[in-house]
Amino acid sequence: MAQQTGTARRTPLSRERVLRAAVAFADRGGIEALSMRGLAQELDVVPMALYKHVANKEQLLDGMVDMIVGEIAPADGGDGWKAAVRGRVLSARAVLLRHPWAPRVIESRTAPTPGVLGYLDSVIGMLRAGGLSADLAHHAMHALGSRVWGFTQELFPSPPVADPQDRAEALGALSAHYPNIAEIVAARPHEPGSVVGGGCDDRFEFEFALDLLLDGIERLHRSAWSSTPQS
Amino acid sequence: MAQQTGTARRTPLSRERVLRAAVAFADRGGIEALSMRGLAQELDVVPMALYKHVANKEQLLDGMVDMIVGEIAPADGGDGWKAAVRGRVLSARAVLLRHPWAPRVIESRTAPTPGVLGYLDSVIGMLRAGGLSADLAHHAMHALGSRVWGFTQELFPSPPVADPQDRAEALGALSAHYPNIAEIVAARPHEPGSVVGGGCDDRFEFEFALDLLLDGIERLHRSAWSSTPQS
DNA sequence: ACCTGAACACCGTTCAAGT
DNA sequence: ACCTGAACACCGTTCAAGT
Repeated sequence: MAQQTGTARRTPLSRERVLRAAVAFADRGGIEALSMRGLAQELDVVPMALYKHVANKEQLLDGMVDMIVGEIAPADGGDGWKAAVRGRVLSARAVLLRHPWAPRVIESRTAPTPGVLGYLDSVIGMLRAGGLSADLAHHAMHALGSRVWGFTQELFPSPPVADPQDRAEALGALSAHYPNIAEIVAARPHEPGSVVGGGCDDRFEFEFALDLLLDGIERLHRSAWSSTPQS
Repeated sequence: MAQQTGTARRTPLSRERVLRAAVAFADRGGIEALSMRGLAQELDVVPMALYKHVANKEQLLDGMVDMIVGEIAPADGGDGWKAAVRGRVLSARAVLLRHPWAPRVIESRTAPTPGVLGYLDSVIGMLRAGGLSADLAHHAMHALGSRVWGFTQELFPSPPVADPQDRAEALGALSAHYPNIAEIVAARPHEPGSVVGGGCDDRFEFEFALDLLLDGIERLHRSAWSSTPQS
C-alpha cells in the first residue's frame, strides 16, 4: 500500500521499463543521484522488486549503456571509410550529449555488453570495408579509444566564468602562477554561439583531434603501414 | 583507547601523512575500497580525526592526485619539443602504472588542483618553447587529452584468457556474432613478454596513438596552421 | 579549544517471514 | 512460488556532549 497509490495497477515492471526509467533518472538528476532505492521509488515499487529484472546495480548500469548505444545512428555506406567513420562517431557524440552521465558509466564497465561489442564490431567493419588491414584497423581502434563513443576525457572542466570582470580577475590570478595556461585562455576566441559559458568549443576540439587521428590513419593506410615492419 | 593500541603515541597526523596513507591504501586495495572510515582505521585513528586535515573525501582525492602528479619526472630541455613532450608523457604513464586507480580519480575531479595546473602549464610551455603558436598549442593539448596524464580510456578491459583452449572457444563464440572483432583478436601477435594475459600491448597502443597525434601536430605546425584560416 | 562518540541520512543486498 | 519487510553491513558527514 505504501508503494501503490490508488487502486489502479501500475504497468507491470519489466527489464525494459526499469532500464528506461534508469536512463531518464540519470538524464535528469545525474548518475550520482541514481540509486536502486531512488529508482524503485520513482517506479512506485518496493526496492527489491527491481532485483527481479536486474541482478544488481552493475547489471543495471550495463543495461543502461546498451540502451543508449542503441540510439547511435546505424552505419551508412558510401563516401569512403573515413567519412563514414567520422559520421558515425559524430552521431555517437550527439547521443552522449543527450546523456551526459554516459561517459563515466561506459568507463566504469568491467566487461563489454552485447550492444557495445556490436557497435565496435560494426565500426571495425567499416574500416575493413575501406580496405584497411586487420592490423591497422586494430591499432586505429585503440588510437581512437573513447572517441569512437563520441567523448574524450577533458583535462578538467573549464569553470564557466560569465562575468567579464570576474574573467579578467581570474585571468590575472592565473597568469601569475601559470603563464602558459593564461596565454591560451586569453587567446581563446570568444564567439558566444559556439562557446558555452566561456569554455572551449567542445565540438571544435573533438573534431580537431578526430581528424588528426583519421588523417594519420589514412596516411598509414596509403603507405601500407604494418606494425611488424617488412624486412 | 580503542584507537590507540599500546601506550606509545603514534606519529601525529598531518595532511601529508593522511594523503600518503590514502595513496598507499588505493595502490593496495583499489580506489573502491578506499573509505574515510577504512583509512582512519589504517592510521589507527578515529574517523573524524581525518577531517582536521581534509575537508571531505573529495578534497582527499584532490590531494591524492596532486601527490602523484608530483611523481612525474620534471621537464628536461633539448631534443626538440616533440621528443621532450613524448618523454614527459611516457614518464607520466610510468607513474600511472604504479597507481592504477589514478585515471578514474583524475577523471572525476571537478576543479583542477595547483599540481595539475602546474603540470599542464609546463607541458604547454614545452610546446611554446618549440615554437608552436598559442592557438596550435591549445588545440594540441585538447587533442592529447588524458594522454598527457599517461592514460587513454580503453574501450573495455580485454578479459585475460590464459588457457589456450578457453581462448580458442572464446574466439569461436566471438566470431559467430562479432566477426570483425574476432578477426582482430585472432590476428593479434602474441609475444609473452610484451603482452599481459592475452590482452593487447598497452605500451604499443599508447605510443602508436601518441605518435599519431604528435606527428599530426608537427605537420600542422610546419604548415603554419591556424584555427582561424588566413584569407 | 580541541577531540570524539553517537547519531543521521543514506547505500546495495541478503534473508526469512509472510501470502 | 512469489513477493517484500526488516535487517545487515556498510557509507560520508553533522553535531552535541565530553575533556
